[in-house]
Amino acid sequence: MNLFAEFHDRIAEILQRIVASGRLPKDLDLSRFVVEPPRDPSHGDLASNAAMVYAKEAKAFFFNPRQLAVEVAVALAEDPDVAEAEVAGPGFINIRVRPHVFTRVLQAALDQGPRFGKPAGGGALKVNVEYVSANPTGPMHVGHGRGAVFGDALANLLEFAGNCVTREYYINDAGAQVDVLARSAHLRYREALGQTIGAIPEGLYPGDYLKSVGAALAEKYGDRLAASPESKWLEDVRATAIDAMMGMIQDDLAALNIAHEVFFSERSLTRGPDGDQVAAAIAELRRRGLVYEGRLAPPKGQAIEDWEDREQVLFRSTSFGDDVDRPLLKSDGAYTYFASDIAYHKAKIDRGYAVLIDIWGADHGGYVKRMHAAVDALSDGGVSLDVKLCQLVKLMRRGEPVKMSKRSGDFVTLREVVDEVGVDAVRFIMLFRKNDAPLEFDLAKVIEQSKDNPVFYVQYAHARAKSALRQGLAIIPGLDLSAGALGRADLGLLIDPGEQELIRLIAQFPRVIEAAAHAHEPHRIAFYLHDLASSLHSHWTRGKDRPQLRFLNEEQPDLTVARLALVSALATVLESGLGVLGVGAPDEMR
RNA sequence: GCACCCGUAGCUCAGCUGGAUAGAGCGCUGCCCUCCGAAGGCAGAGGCCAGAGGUUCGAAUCCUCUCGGGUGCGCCA
Repeated sequence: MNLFAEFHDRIAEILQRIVASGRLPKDLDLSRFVVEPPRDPSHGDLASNAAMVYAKEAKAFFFNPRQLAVEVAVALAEDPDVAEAEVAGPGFINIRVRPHVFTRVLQAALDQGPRFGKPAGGGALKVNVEYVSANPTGPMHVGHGRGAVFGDALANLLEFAGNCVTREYYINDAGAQVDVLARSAHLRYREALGQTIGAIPEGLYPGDYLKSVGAALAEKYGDRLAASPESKWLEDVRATAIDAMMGMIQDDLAALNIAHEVFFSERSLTRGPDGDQVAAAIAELRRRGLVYEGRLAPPKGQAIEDWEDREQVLFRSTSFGDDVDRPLLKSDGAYTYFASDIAYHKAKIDRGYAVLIDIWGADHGGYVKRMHAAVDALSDGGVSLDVKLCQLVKLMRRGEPVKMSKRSGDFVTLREVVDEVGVDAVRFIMLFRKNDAPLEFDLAKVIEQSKDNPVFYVQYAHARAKSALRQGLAIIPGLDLSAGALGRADLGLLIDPGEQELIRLIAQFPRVIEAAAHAHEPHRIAFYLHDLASSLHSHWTRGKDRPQLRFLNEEQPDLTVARLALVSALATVLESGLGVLGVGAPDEMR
């Protein structure tokens, strides 16, 4: 149950009655106001800006927003859940609820367990989240890892929020880069056959990871491909190399607990069973009058050596907010990458998704507008596209930057980082930051077991909660910790301010989920969990000085059971939240 | 030259689709355990929310401009 959503509905009803009485305009958009926890607890449990939001519409009937607020507050006061509703400042409606309301929240958390926080009704959308999509030409680096973790957590979040989510990876297996990969692999193949290859030529991939591909090729083909011209072996070598790279990438993703449901091959767009889908996509745009032959002005302020002013096939993306129209064919007649991407997004649209989410590196920011244009054009605006850009990751060790020279081929791979600090640390730290803010990742700090390390801090809160439950079982004979039993506890005994604060935070969980899912911002979950952990640690420590506040009290079994009900709900929320982030919730730290 | 992202405490960053007195961690100052709830907690100092206009009941948040940083800028992916 979402307390804030419930009160939003109730206030909307009250406003509706005022509309019915003719003192507010009929077409009032009742989604515009919010019900939120006030920053200052002295303002009550919930606060709404409803009266101020509709101030303009109410002008003809009410002297000022406060007057409208008073009318709403008076109506709210009739609600059996409301202890007090008052108007403050320019027209805030501050609500204090009766104690049984928070008891109900706690009971809901206990009853619903892992389902607590999920939005109640429908609204399920078919969503496609495309993330990672690293070129299959080598191991993933830390930057890829951020996109991978972000996309995966976002997919989890949207799924938790009740949507039908597909996790997808677009394999760039059709461009020039995979041909370079094939040539690099062929070199390693000759090396495996015992030939001297010398230094890896400029422009080929130098990494050692291709040696095993070379060996596999030697195993499979013997020396049959060694002397033949490239045209004879390219296709086979490329296919083998791509398979090997994708295998490696999937292993690395598995180490991060990431598994995509769909791997979509770019190559399949032109060579699949459905014929040339890129041509079909271009034809579709042409049918809508959005493709034409024309000339593009050269970009200003940047001299292009071999600029050739010529007619080309262009997509009229400027009709959808892009800066210039974009070419669909290269000078050699092949499709541009953008053309393929249009076809790919068309394929996603055709599969019936209502929402498409692409996770890209920040260096692809210049590409966003044209992709929006393409999706708008192909779906007549019916499908929404959200492109989330992930900023760079700065790898540090004890405050010193870790050198990541790509030239020598010895750059730090994602896998090395995961192996060094663990999945939980990598995932949490990467999510403990907005996706479009640069991230400093300190290898030393994230394995530190202290409050300075947010991963540990949150996991420790969960472990502490679990520990209290274990202790309860040890101390109190016959204690029943099932959700049913805890739900029957006398939760009205939880009157300490520290306990009240914890319950309030639990009540906010559904709201945080909803807002994070709506904004496509999983980091909000991470920050919420940090807040929740902080409150728990704080309350726990108060029990140090004041034993009567401890969760366990052998003298007062009823109180103990009530407090353990709270602890159990806390553990559930921590576990759910961490689960959305894909981070483990250990029962004990070691 | 243009587009996009960013600019909040000494540092790293939050700030909930415009809300009430701008928050957290680190660092700094001072406190709380001679194992039983310190892998933690409490308190203090620290701010022209880059700057200037505008929109309105109300702006760190929205709009415009300026400054500063990042990323890109036909046929690369």
